[in-house]
Amino acid sequence: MSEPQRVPNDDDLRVAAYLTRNVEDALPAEALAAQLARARETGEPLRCKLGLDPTAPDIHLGHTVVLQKLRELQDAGHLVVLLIGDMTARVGDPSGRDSTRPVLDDTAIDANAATYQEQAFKVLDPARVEVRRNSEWLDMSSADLFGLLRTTTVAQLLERDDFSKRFAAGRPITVLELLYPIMQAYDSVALEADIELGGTDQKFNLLLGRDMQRTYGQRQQSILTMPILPGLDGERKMSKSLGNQVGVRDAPDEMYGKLLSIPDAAMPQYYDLLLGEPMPEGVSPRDAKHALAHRIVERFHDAAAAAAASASFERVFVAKEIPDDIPVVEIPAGEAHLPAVLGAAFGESRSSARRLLSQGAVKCDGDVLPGEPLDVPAADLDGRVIQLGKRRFARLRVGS
RNA sequence: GGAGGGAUGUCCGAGUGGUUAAAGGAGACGGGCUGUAAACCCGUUGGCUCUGCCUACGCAGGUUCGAAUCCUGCUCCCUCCA
Repeated sequence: MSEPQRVPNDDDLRVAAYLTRNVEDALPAEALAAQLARARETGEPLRCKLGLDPTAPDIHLGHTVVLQKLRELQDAGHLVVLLIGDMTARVGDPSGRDSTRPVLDDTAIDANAATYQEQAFKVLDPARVEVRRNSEWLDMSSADLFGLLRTTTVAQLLERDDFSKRFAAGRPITVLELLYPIMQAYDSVALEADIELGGTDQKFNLLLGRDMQRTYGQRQQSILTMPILPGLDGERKMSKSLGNQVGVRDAPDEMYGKLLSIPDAAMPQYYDLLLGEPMPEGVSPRDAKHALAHRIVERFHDAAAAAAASASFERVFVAKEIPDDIPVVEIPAGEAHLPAVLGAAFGESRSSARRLLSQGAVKCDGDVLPGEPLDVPAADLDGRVIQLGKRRFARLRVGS
């Protein structure tokens, strides 16, 4: 609050400039340099907060944009406070168009929280992380809750863009949704955060954290918002529910293949946000994309996996050969019903398997299977590789 | 509490008694082209024991030879009034 404003030296300014590259907003202006100065003078690392709702088991590349920035803060000597929003996940965030988001039970939340942590550590330095859960303080008494809710007005909340739009359009906004920013803001109070990070879509919530800290008589955090990484479609934000994500736990081949399928137009963003450097100029888009895929696989797996994924890609999609690591599916002996086989191997319904067969989408050892007959002796399929479309493979084996 | 409007397939959205598994679009999938890019072209897109059968237009009943379409009740959403 009213503590003396520190004067940044050249070093602070240099670090601040480095840390804010790629950042969409660093607010308030100049705050970061002053905070760095304070940390340098007091020897106390800055507490850098990131909140994650453990609503799905996987972290994807979109999350890593923010994690990467946190890593840079760690490397500058600061502390990451990873907040697992177990309380908020338990209540179920109804925002967005998917109003039927399931409420998770404790077991699922714990499991997700554990995998989040593990996956986040692929980017973060575990030695400089404090992991907390907001059920530690949000599970409060009604009296405390009412006290918290008194700090913020409806008008303040309606300043948030999506709220005001929905309100104006007469679309529903639940009270719970209105409470979310308040709870998130209070997390900053509980954690005594110095900096909070998030995507640009989090700007309002992050700023509310500042207001809340002031209300509670605390030093105010600064905020850093990171651009949103587009998903594989190149259009919408990367998110699990849109199915356009690359998970950090995706297998190397899958990760490599997915990355090559992004539209060219999205490449500069992928370079900037994931690799932290501009897309090379004068390189063919094709080569630039392979380089991108290679480096990202290398980062989340290792060099050998990246080389293997690259080689495998060449083999399968350029030379049209068969990948070496494919699942084996057992089929019963006797007559094999092809739609059933495809169902077992690829999870297609039998009806859609029939359609795919009639469209010539299914190959057996490289030869297109005709739409007829649907039943063949299982022995004829034993040990063969069945392929659906361009990228789904399975080796068949007759069970005993 | 009152008045009015609405609920259709993954999503958006037509359809107001009879080939309607339900127009159109998006998305997705498959094929072609290609760099698993974009653009473009073609096809598919509820399920199944598949020339047929079953299930489907918020839920439950009813009218009718026949309903997503008409009636009754219920649930949920929206708007305005109190």
